[in-house]
Amino acid sequence: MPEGHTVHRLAAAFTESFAGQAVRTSSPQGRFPEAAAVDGWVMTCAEAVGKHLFLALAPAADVDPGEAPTRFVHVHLGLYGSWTFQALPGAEGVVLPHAIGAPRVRVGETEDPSSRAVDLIPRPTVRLRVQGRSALADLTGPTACELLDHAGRQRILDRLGPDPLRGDADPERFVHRVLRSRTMIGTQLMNQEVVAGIGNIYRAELLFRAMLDPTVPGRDLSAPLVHEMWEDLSALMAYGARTGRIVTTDPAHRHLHARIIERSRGTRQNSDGDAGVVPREESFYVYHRQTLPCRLCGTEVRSADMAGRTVFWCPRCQRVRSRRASFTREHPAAAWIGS
DNA sequence: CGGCTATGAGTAG
DNA sequence: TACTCCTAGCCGG
Repeated sequence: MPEGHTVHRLAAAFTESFAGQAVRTSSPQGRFPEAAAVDGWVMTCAEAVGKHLFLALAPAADVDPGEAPTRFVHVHLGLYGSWTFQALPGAEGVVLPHAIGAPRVRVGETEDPSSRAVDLIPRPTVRLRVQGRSALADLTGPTACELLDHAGRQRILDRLGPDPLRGDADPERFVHRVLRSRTMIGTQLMNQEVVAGIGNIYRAELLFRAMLDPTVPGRDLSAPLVHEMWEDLSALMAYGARTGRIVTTDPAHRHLHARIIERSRGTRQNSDGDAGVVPREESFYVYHRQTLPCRLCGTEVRSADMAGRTVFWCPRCQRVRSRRASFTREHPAAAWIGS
């Protein structure tokens, strides 16, 4: 259940663990038979674009490159997909063990060395296993796992808006796209053609920080405001990519109304469990906080279905006419998001 | 055990 | 808008 920051972390993990190596690829589950076609190829690159992951594979050195050009394993985790990394036996000191994606027991938490060998037998649901010199990665539950050539990869990129986590992103594409449509801003932010990488959490939180009613038509917004939203989102997602956790609350707001015990179901994040992390119940303004008081005004946070997904918002802070345009200027993410 | 839920997205109508 | 697909944890009976 990743948003874009998670996929960028995945690309980094693949680069760290497999780049430059010949890898074994297989489909224990059998539903990705194309894995056999690139088995033993060299992973030359791992790249994230929005929520899409591309693993570039080049033929082994003893194969004529002319007849076997680079292929891309394209993975989209969807709602349930997950990658689980493991260090191979004998590869002590390899730093990578974690699961990224849907909630999973973190590999490496099992102390018993004998149980590790058991892990080497893939679970029957593993769609794709990638194995390198010192690590392996198992993929389960993806919404997409396919082998593409350059053209196939390009077709996917052509349908994606700018990705705030990529240096080559053009914010103006986002701004103009939002402004030219009557579609509600809450719907537009979930459209990957408008901006690539936002999911349901960043949508809800970005709208709160912009003090925007989710139902406002995009074309009713001002260009400077939409530009501000891009800058805000870029900082928030950079924090997410660095830490593995989505945190959108200004430190000054984290404890407001916090005496209310938040027993809403856990939103499992993908951090490495570092000390000093912002607790989940302080991380969001509105996501999964329906029926709880707004951190700023105390009004009950609401939730509703919007184009098939649940949107969360504060009906007072995010009223159309009471927008405080200066919120992200008064509480810039850059102030508490280091580097 | 069954039912529900979840940070997603494509397709049909 | 409604249905479809994918997986696993959790909760109630």
